Amino acid sequence: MRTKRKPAARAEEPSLAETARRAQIIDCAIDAIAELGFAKASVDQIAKRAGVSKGVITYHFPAKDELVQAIIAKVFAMGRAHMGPRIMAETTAAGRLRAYVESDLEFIDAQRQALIALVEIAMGARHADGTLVIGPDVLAQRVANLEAMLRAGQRAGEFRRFNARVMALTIIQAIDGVPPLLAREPALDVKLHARELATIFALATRKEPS
Amino acid sequence: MRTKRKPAARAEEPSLAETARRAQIIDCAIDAIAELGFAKASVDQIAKRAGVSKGVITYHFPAKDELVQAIIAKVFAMGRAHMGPRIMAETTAAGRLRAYVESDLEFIDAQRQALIALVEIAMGARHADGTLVIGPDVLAQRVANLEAMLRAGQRAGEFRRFNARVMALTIIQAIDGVPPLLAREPALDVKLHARELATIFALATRKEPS
Amino acid sequence: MRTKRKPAARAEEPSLAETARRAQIIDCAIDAIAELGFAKASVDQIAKRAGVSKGVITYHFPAKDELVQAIIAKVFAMGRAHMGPRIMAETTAAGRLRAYVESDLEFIDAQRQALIALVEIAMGARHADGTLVIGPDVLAQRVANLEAMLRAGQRAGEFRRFNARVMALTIIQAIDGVPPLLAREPALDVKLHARELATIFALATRKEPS
Amino acid sequence: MRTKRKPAARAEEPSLAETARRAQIIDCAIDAIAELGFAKASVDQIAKRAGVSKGVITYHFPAKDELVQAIIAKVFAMGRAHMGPRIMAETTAAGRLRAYVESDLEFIDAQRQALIALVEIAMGARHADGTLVIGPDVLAQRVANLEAMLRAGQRAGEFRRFNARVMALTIIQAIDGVPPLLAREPALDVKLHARELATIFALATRKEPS
DNA sequence: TATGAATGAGAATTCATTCAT
DNA sequence: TATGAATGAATTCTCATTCAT
Repeated sequence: MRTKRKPAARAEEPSLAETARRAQIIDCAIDAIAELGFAKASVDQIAKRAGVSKGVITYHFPAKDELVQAIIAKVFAMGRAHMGPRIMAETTAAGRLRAYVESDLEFIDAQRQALIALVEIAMGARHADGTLVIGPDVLAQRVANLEAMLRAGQRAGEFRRFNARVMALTIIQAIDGVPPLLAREPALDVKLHARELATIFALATRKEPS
Repeated sequence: MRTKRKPAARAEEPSLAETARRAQIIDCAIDAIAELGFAKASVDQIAKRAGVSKGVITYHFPAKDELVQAIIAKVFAMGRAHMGPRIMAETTAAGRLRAYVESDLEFIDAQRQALIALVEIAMGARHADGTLVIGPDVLAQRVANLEAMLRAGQRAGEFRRFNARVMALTIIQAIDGVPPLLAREPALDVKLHARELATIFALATRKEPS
Repeated sequence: MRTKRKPAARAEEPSLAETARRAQIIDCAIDAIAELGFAKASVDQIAKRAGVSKGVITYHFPAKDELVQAIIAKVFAMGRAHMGPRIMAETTAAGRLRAYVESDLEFIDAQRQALIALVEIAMGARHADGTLVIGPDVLAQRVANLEAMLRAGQRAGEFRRFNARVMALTIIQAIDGVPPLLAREPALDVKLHARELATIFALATRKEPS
Repeated sequence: MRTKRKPAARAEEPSLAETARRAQIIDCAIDAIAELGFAKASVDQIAKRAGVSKGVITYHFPAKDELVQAIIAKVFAMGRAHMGPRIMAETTAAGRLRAYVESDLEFIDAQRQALIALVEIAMGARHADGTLVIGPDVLAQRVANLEAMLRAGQRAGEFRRFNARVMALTIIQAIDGVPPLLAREPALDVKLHARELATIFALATRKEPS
């Protein structure tokens, strides 16, 4: 589904320069999408920001779709890299939930542009056939992961009984609402937001104090 | 030498047929935007769905912007009409918060297409000058309203101390996350979702039980 | 080539109301063309200025071309009515030439809008087949008339020997340049302009003083 | 993190091919406007004449306005290049006036299409905001230049007393009337016309012979 | 690899004209 | 006659993609 490279293609490993170029283009595309919105982030605009000709973009990413996929992959990878260790370091379910919320918001705060771009892509990008580029499966996977974490907390007796799916969805939606918020209000105190969010969901999940 | 006005013409009130046509176009536009996404919902597409020629759209809405504004106005008006009485009927802060969440989700459930379209517009639609059609002010206003409600509950001693702005934002983001969710998963049990959400925020706002 | 009236058409004489309506529409069209330029003077605009619906225009002038023709006819008729007696009243060739220039500019001054509109039409209006609505023949006829007057002056021994056609063209072009000038500079002193022009062409045509 | 510029790139000087293409498009646009009139000279038409696709035009001239401006700039530059030396070579005011008229008409004769197009643009082209592309200032500047020349002749005692502004306007209008005339009557003897015109204005400006 | 020119599809908008009421 | 809704062609502009150098 991806496409083939142009050159004679001895082996498939991309050269170092190739990799660097792609990374540069991805970063510029992120900036462009975050600042202009997905619809206005044309290949021209991205090329202009990268200081290269438009052809360079299409050389490295034969279709715009592929560039978009690369952005998605990069941001998700960064997110996992940031959040994973933070969550794994916790020993209680409540601790992991708090780590989940706080590390995700930290990541969003640190990578504002990238996350704003991601949300733009999630809402605006469609394949040629009209299907969403970031489809239901992506959200479903994230929800499933968090849901499993919540259920573990319930099984462990730390959390009260609640619909784990709805809770997971709610938490993720609350988090996903932050990047657009940040786009509109750059001065937002994300740390405070994270603390309050963590508290909200701590209260919402904990066993009733007797 | 110039002219005379039409006979009674008080204030250019639109004719019945005009109003009906506009309503029809608005509804078709909502469907088109909800199903195709804002970027793909061209005037052609909307016209096709309405079973009229493209010119009809531009006759009634000289610029696409105006059509979009009409959609926004209609959905917000419907929302207010649905939620207002439900909230006002409650006497406690906790009751009003629950009514807010539940009536909003009921409304979203009843008007899925419209709300999905609204979210598409919120994310994708820009004026000619690049500014968002649904700007920061719109969200800010909704947040301020809910924030005031929460603060009243705090002053009344019903709610614990929390950052009312963050709580309001979180509630609204959690709610606003539902339409896209619904778009991807039409079978979602919104009633259940609403109940769980209401409980989550009831727990998150209530005074600590001693 | 013109078209047929809609109604049963007993006799061809238009009703009084019909005539008045047409006159009103013509006047409004003149204003619209003069102020907006020919290209921007759509039937909608003209109707708006006339305070009637667009349909009225197309009812009275089935094709826009016909409305334009009516404007042309009206302005030329007014021009002839204004200039003719003034010129005829003169007994010398020099007097007639001066009367020609001065009465034409007076007419232009008095009917600024109409003449500006006429120039717009002359430059911008084309038939469906691309041919000019005010074709070469119109200018040719005006030139021929003035040329005859000049030749008469030469035959009478009042004027020097010169190429009558070029002189006529030059005079007419100098006059025709005034309406656009007036459009751009409404405060222009047309009386002064007329006097100076008359003098210029008096000097240019008179027999060499010995 | 952002970028680096291309190697030597001093000031984005356009490539040779770019310049050639632009020139070709400008020439085709001139032909199209001259033959079809400004209103009918769509980008499609221009592209068709250039034997390229419509996109080529918008690639080199992102907005039609820019193409029009390029045409204007080119024609005025050519005009100045042709007339300037001819006028400067003369030592008397009368000589300069004659050179002005004759060299301008020679230029018009040599560049018929371009001048016809220019007149079309002057009459029909408007910016998006409705203002004329060739505004009052352009004419005013040309008039002011010629007026200065005439006043110099008066101060030098070569010319009689006359309103220099009206004389300048008249001369320019007489000249500007030639391109449309030429469009309608290609066989016009411009040389003769120029000689006669020069004589007319020589007689009109000279001191009264005693 | 890189460049920038070229292409053609698709978008919004304007507008003359037609037509039912 | 008058109205205003409807139509569809035409126009400008944007943009992803292709291609020759």
